[in-house]
Amino acid sequence: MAANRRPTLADVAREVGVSAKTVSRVLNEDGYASARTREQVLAAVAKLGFQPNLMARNIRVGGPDTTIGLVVPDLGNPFFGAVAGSIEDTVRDRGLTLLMGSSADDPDRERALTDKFLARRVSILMVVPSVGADHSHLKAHRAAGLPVVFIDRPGAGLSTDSVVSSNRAGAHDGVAHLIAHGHRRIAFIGDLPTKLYTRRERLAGYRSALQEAGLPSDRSLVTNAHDQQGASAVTRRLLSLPEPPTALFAGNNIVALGIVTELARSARKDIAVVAFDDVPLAEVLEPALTVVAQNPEEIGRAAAAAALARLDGDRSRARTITVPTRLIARGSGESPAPARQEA
Amino acid sequence: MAANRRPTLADVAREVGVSAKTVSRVLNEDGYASARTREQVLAAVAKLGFQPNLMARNIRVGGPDTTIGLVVPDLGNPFFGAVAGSIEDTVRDRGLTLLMGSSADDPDRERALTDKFLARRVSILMVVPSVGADHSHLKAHRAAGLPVVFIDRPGAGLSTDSVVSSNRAGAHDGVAHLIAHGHRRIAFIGDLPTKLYTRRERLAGYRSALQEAGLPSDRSLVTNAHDQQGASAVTRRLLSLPEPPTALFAGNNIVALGIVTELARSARKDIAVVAFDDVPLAEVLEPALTVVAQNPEEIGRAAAAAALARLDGDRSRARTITVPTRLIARGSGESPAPARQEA
DNA sequence: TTGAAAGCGCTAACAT
DNA sequence: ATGTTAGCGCTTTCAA
Repeated sequence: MAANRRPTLADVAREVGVSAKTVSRVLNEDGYASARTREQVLAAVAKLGFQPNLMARNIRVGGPDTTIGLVVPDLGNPFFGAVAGSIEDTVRDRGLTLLMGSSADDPDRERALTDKFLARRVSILMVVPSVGADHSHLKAHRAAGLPVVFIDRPGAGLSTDSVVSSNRAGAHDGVAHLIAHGHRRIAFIGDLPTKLYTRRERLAGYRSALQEAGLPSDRSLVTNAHDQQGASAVTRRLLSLPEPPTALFAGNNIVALGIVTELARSARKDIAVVAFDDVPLAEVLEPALTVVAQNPEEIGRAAAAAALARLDGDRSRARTITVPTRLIARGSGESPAPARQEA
Repeated sequence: MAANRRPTLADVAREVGVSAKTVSRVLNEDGYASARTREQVLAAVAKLGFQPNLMARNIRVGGPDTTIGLVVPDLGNPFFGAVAGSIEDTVRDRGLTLLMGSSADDPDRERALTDKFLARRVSILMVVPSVGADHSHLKAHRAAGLPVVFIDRPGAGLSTDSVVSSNRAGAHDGVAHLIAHGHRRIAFIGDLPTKLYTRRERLAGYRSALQEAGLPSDRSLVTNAHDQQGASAVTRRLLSLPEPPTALFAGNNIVALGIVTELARSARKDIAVVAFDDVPLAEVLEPALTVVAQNPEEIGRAAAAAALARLDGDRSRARTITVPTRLIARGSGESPAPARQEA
């Protein structure tokens, strides 16, 4: 009783007294079958609890499997969860299913996952590339018709479709917002590692906003953190500088949590904050948190749409789709007008 | 150039001038192969970019596929994201990969997903069951050795392992905390639909805490909401009651967001709140939000461990694993001591 | 140490 | 309207 074989097409055929092919025809609604046979087959299928073996089918049909391989840094990060949900929504009626794994931003783990997905002959491969990962090994697959899409960051060594946020423009807008409200010493707390694409782009936006306003760029105000605790520590350090910043720009949602937590702990409501990426309860904070919101749903949708178009024969050259961010001013970027700094 | 066939074992064999079986042996390190052949084979594999077709392999070997099918209500919900991440961590060195899909709490979508997963011959099936879904169709698979685990809620029509939070005890503790701080009119805002297991359990905990304290249970204080906006509206309605509650108990994280948002909007810091499930920034709110924290990592770990044990031959009877919750008192459940209600 | 043949569960291509 | 044969890419079984 333990591990009895699952019934096969042949079992169903034997039960009814027809050939395997007839059962196949009925189940796939391919070709003709008499009403009587159809009924009998369906009855036998139900009786035996038969479920066609999709792997066997795929092998015979020869096409790719009806799965999408998706590699993200962290399954628990709500941003990537939202992206994944949106991809699923977009591909559901094509019958595609998500095969997911997390890389922890480790190139080796990323490679292991993509190799596994390729061995499964996924229909589409989507990757949030890790820093240091090389993707030239995917060239042949792409050439053979496998749609490959990079999400959130461009990949290295392979020219293919990618979908990213408007990191630079978004960060620029956020910092410009702070400048417009009188801030002149604005610190940047970015992602780690510093080579991360998103960090570099957002930092570039920060710098361009300062430059545009004719403000000096103080290297001691450009910092990094890779988790919430780290961001809190950096915040503390920045505020104890001889000439502390009057405003902080958070390079991502995790950093934002660390900043906000630290400011609350030290009761510093006089420090302005703008964060890249929205966080829950932002509007409830005091002051409410101003953010440069990303659009994970649209990122997922765009990535899926691009991949499906490739699957449908789109042979145009690789595109980079930039999904706009949106500045949501809630207060924390305005209050208070900083006192004039003394030199 | 577009869709040229991926190389097969036979292609590699032809390239080297050996039989397919020899190549297979080298790649699977099964049986003997001369150093020379091994080298040649490996070289040809690299040259052709050969990757064994896992589906074909599985079909021949006959065993289940190295995937875990996981059905959750919503890929974007961080709670389920954390559970999924924890499952992945636990099964990674067994070489298992996650096949994921969201049901939107719709029994039909849930069934479609589980059927698909079964057709793929997943090694393990894990489901967060939707209200109204029946799982008796899984009996045969379970009997045939497929580990099935229900997560967050028990399933219907099938006795199998399940992993849930200590919903009843947790809710009891949260409400008792409010009572201990002087509250006597405490409202419950639960999940929807009202048949949802988690809502029923948490409501039972709420009721038992009231009973234990000799407090009357006022039906007008037991309410529901199924999204953040709904929870805000319910909060508004409760506070405009002739005899409004002095404290609110949130039945889940989404409801908590709605309550907190509405209280902030109406500047009602006099209302105490305890929420089931933790939310980011809870400690930064004013007052900081007291919660009954769940442990999604442990839920995922326990679910995966139970399933792996079954895979390894554990034939003991179905267990329900209850993962403890933890009351984290941060302030919102204490302040202020309510004024004595006037009859 | 290697190979040939058979077969996993299914369907394409041709029968009939 | 149904059946037969062959074969997808791989591994098992047996032989050499």
